[in-house]
Amino acid sequence: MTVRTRFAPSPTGYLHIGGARTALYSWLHARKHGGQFILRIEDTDRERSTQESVDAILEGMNWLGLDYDEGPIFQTDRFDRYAEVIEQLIEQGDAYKCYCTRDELDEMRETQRANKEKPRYNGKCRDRKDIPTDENGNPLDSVIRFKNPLEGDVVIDDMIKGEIIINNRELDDLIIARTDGTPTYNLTVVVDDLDMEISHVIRGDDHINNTPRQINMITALGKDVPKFAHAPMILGDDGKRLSKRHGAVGVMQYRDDGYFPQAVLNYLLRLGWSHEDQEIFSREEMIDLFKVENVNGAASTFNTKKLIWVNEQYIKTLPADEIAQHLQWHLDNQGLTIVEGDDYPALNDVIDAHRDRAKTLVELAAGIRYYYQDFESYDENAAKKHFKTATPAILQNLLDKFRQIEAWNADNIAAEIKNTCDELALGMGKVGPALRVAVTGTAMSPSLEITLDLIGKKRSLERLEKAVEFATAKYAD
RNA sequence: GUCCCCAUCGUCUAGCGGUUAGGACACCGCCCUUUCACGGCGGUAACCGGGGUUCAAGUCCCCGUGGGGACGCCA
Repeated sequence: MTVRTRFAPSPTGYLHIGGARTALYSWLHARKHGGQFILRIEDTDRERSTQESVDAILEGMNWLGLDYDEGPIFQTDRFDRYAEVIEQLIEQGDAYKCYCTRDELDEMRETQRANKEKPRYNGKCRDRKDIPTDENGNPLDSVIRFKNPLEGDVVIDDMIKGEIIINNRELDDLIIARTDGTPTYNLTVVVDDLDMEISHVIRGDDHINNTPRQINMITALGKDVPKFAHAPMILGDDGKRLSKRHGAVGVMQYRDDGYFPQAVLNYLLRLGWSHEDQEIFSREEMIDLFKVENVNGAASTFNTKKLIWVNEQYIKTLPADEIAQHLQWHLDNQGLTIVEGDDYPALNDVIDAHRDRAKTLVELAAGIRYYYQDFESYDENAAKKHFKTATPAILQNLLDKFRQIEAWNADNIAAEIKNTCDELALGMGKVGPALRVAVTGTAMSPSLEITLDLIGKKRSLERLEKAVEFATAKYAD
């Protein structure tokens, strides 16, 4: 059997983290078995579906690298097909017109709730033969309901949750077509999953309750039931379901915050699934090792600190070229233009010098500014702390020695720094910090010889000259 | 309220009848160190409660409790 999975979001918002995880699971399952992954946009609710959301979902999928073999398929393009199936169900006697008004239904539900019952349609029109009309003789508005079996159990053999048994008495006759004739969710999923020959339906467990209804419809249509896998929800830090209020931001926010798509995927994968003690998985390993059956049945809490840690692992180990690719967006975003050339270091070298000091691409981009752009002023706290009365003399001494360096490299720079320390009988602790502030404008950087090497001789000397001036002026009066 | 799902360190998890209950994040020490980091070493920390079943239960069963979900002419 060919494995065919799908991700079927409704375009009523961005692609959020929970959706991204079920998409990932679906995608992995298809890739693992050499099958197809289909993207279907469930936009039958025309009121709430927007093009903007469609774009956001596509952008998110693309950023995460979850490529699909078919789609995006829009349900609104398939209304004829749904009408056909609805007609078939009516003809078979498995669906019927219901003339109950919204008010009647509301009242029914209210009464049931008051009686501590589960609110559900009472089947009033189920066996109705007449066609009620208004005062002008026109038929009343009606919806189409599916005739759900009255007795018996529906058994879901869920790949994640195990066997779930629901009695048909818990179900009611759901609406499959609205007054305006448009089909509803439960009907469209069934038709689409069948038509698209989906073998494995992997989705959030908030759909478990819909599953028995869908199985009943599939059975009524005489088709085979696909395998189901219901993945648990992701909860926010407060233990509540992740919602917009609780930080359920769109996946693109994670790009903006400086995460690698691969890190987000890795984090999402490990949230609710594990393989021995492994934490970091390459794309290939994910595909190779993932098994839906091993997905944890319990909901899990999203933890940003762990995501950051995962991201750090990627920033530490990814090839500089690849980091540079992802970094570019942030450089642009932060208005920093990289000009590699005679007086400027290669971006890859800078990345290698800084990769252990940044948790996110945002930090990385911000931390490398001084290699490519002169600073106007010194970090206030840094200057205050490290520019002392003795500083001008120290910096001048360094400056004199640096000028003599013919081959500007880390070894030679380190040697001259040491010479200055020896000559002035000062420890590195007295010389280093001032030098660092002088050439970077900040109190943090990689080790000095590397930093100076990257900044280059020309600009290192210029900055030192400026710093001598600044520090001298500071203690002039 | 009714139905469904779930339950091991604060968090993510391993465990599938007999373990000193393992790993990771976070946190706390120590070490390394010119800064910021990285790294190394060590530590604190968990089987929701009660009944069973069994020689033996974190592991199986039942009942509670707690959390989540569903109950739309939303998906």
